Amino acid sequence: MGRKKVEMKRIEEKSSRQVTLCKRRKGLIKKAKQLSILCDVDVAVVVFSDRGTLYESSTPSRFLHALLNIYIVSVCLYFTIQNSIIKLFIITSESREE
Amino acid sequence: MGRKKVEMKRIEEKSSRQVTLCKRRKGLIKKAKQLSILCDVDVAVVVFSDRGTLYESSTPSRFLHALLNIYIVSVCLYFTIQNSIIKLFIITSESREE
DNA sequence: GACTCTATTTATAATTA
DNA sequence: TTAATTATAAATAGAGT
Repeated sequence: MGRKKVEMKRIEEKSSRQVTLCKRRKGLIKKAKQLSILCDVDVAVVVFSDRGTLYESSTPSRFLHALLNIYIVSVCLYFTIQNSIIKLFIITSESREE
Repeated sequence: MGRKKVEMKRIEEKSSRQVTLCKRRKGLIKKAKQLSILCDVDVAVVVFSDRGTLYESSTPSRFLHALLNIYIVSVCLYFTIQNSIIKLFIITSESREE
């Protein structure tokens, strides 16, 4: 997928790495949403930044409920764990629409 | 990707849904691994079964460390949270090879 | 740096074994 | 069944804005 086959190793150039991170993170979350819809399962995706201070996820309420002992049905929210800012994209049977 | 464009809604036939779940879960974890390698980030993927008793993930040690207060570098392991059996595929900078 | 385009690679739905 | 094949849809690398 792309003009050239890409070698599976760290992209050394910082700006290219950032562009690829944005593109592929978006693609990964899209695929997680599709899997959730087609197969009627909850899916969580978490991507940590290279500095470990931010990550994003598409995640089900069941997962949050189990691990964090809370229950969330909104589509997107922010919170913190151990001084890291967390951005969550929620996919549940309650809030699955695009 | 496939012989026909697939409509974004729950696959009603159980066997087809199961086949698609297996294929797409594998694809999702592959993409998570690639993102982890190319962009030098930790990535977690968790797929819950439709009965909520089993899920799988590719997940970084940092994530487990933050949420579960443990540190894991092995490639695959099982454990439980709240009576659910968890199968984890670990992707970290320490254990990232196929 | 952050969008848009498109040639090309990759993932996968339907099919076949 | 369950696994492999293949035609096609989808993702995306690099280029252009």
